[in-house]
Amino acid sequence: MSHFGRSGPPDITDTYSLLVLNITFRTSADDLFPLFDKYGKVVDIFIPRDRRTGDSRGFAFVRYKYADEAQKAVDRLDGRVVDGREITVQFAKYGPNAEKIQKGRIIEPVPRSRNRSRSRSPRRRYRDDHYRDRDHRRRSRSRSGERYERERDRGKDRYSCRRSRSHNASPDYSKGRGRGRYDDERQSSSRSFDSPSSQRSLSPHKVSPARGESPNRRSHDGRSPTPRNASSLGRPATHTRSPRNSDVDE
DNA sequence: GTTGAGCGTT
Repeated sequence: MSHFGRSGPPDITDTYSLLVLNITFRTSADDLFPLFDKYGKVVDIFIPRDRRTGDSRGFAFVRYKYADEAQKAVDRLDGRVVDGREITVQFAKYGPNAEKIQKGRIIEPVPRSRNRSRSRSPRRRYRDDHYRDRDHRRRSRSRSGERYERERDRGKDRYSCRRSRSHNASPDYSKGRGRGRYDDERQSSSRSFDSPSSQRSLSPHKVSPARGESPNRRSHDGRSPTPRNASSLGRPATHTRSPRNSDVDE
């Protein structure tokens, strides 16, 4: 992307990464290249950008081939005014995959049980907050596949149970869960095509009826708001299922 | 069109 012509991360094991902070949001790798290349052999320059908007995040990574050159660049370019703003050049502490880095060089691959060292970056920017608010919740819950699998298993159990009694609520629930999982860019991308489609198929002016109908039907089936209704619906009142019903109702 | 502590992509 923001490289010189490569697609992925080159051989960073033998390179020294420099972190350039406080740069303008308009500064690109091409602008930093001549500055850093003057003090040494720059292998690659990468500027993290927003995947949605594509704007720079305000910092860049410059990889040198030799440590002495990187050190010199830090000493010479640190505090240099670029594009009307004073930049901060320092050695990177973490690698692309949260590897431990010493003097900009990766000294350790990446611990498979300690990759949360980057928790120190809260990312409290107004943009992230804005997007987070729109997405309701972020998908940074990727702690382990274990929990995810268990949760999914639980949903399947409910799915089967619900399907036995009524099959009209199952697709609705499944769809809702699938969408709510990770709608980071998919929703944004799909919404463009989904919006007109929904308007033509369901409602010419609103999509509310589609969702308003779901809870209405579920309420009729006695899904969760009224557990007692479930017993009278298809399953006789059995105190043995009571505790389980409560759990399922959650 | 905005913002400003920080640690990164195929």
